[in-house]
Amino acid sequence: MTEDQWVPPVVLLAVDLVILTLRRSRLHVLLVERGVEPYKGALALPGGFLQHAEEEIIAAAHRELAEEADLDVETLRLEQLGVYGDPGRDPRGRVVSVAYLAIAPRLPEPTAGTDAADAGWQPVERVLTGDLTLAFDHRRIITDGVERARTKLEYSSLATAFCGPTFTITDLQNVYEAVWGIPLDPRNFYRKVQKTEGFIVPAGTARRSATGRPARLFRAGPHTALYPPMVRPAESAAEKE
Amino acid sequence: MTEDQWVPPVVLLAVDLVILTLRRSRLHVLLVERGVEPYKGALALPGGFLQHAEEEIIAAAHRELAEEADLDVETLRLEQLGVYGDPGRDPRGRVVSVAYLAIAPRLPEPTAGTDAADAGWQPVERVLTGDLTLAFDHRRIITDGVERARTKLEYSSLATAFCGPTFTITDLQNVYEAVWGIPLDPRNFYRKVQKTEGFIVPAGTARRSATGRPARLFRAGPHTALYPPMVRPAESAAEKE
DNA sequence: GTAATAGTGTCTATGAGACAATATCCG
DNA sequence: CGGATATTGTCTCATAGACACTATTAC
Repeated sequence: MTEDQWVPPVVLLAVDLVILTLRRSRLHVLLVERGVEPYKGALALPGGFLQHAEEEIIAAAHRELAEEADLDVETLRLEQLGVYGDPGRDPRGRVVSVAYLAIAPRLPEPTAGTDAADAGWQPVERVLTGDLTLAFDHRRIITDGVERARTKLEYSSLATAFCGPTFTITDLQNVYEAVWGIPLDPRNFYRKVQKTEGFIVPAGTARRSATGRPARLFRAGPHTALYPPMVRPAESAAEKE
Repeated sequence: MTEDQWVPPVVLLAVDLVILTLRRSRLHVLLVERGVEPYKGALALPGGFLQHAEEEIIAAAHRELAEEADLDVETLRLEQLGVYGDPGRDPRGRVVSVAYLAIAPRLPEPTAGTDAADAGWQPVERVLTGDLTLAFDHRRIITDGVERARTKLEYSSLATAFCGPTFTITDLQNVYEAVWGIPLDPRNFYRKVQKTEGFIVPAGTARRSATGRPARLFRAGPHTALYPPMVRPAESAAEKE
């Protein structure tokens, strides 16, 4: 792949984590306050450099997840989102970052990590509207991550990852409504979800509720790919390539 | 993101190209014969290292496309497929490769490039079955690329990229049949494609044909996202997460 | 009982899929 | 005309979406 004398340039490899969760029926993303330059004090995605030359990229992602966000590595599935490597995206030099997407159920506030002065969940809406300013190109990474989550809700069982081990159908509907940003009909949603092969399976019988009829509980089913898929109304799927 | 004394490891950044096309109604991928070690003489995806520290990754992909495959940069849209960076995937050291996917219409045999002893289109089937042995982890990259193409056919207008500037509906059907690997009903396909908003638009009237009624010609329509999507029968979409 | 949420039944419009029938070219 | 491919029509079944209705809890 190369000539005789020429040697290829080297780059620094980093990982960034887009961790989404639902809080008060709204989509939130985990951000940390940077404790070091560059962008010291600014909000950023959890992440960091590869630790040593033999570390697997996905392992680095899991490590940062534990270090910076104190989240349980076991319960979060990480999915590769993409590579962000424009020259100039990081003033320290040529840094190429591999972004991962993870979905978390409702969790306690994560504790601040080693080199993060603060950490917390922020509403995704504030990021997308530009209300919050983020370090590096992290706003774009989050935009891509949210878009990925939106489409994955359609044909995969991702939505159950937002919920705890057991959940009601209404819980699941709240996930779809929050991520897609549109209301859904509870009656049709109820039947659609139950008819989708392997999506959810009954777990236990009834459940406490302050008011109204107690709902049945379900667990995530065996299938990760949904067939038929959940379909998002046309208007809500308005985007380009 | 780092301690005081510690410095992060560096990696070599490469790009690899999965270029798919249709030849004789079968899906083919562009491979080159490696002219240098490692894996000298083996088949591999076109690709190579970043040329200099300021080169954009996508620019490197376009450059390799021109250098190694002599394909027109303008007509091929490249889509990021993923990152492949396992330690040990390349004996030269820690090489992280960004894979891109491109779809090409029927094209003349590409010429051999600078450091490729030979280049040519190979049936994807031979790669997937393991009939052909490839360098590095390129078999996996191709597997991922083909799977991406299969799903993108459903909800994007990608299929038109396999065709020339104008095409018949039968041409388009051949694309779907080759990539999905299943036969489709011509009558239903015809109406489905025409009913899908912005997918194809009429271009010119009739066309030469050795036999049978001449078909109408079409061009790619304005939409890149298809709504409603083309749906792949359940059996052909059998995969896991 | 009322309020509130969970779950069921039913109707209608639309679309997928099967497949017969017709159209338009070549020779 | 016959052969071949393109295009249209029609029928049937499944499903999305709208929405009335019933069920089960707390008070």
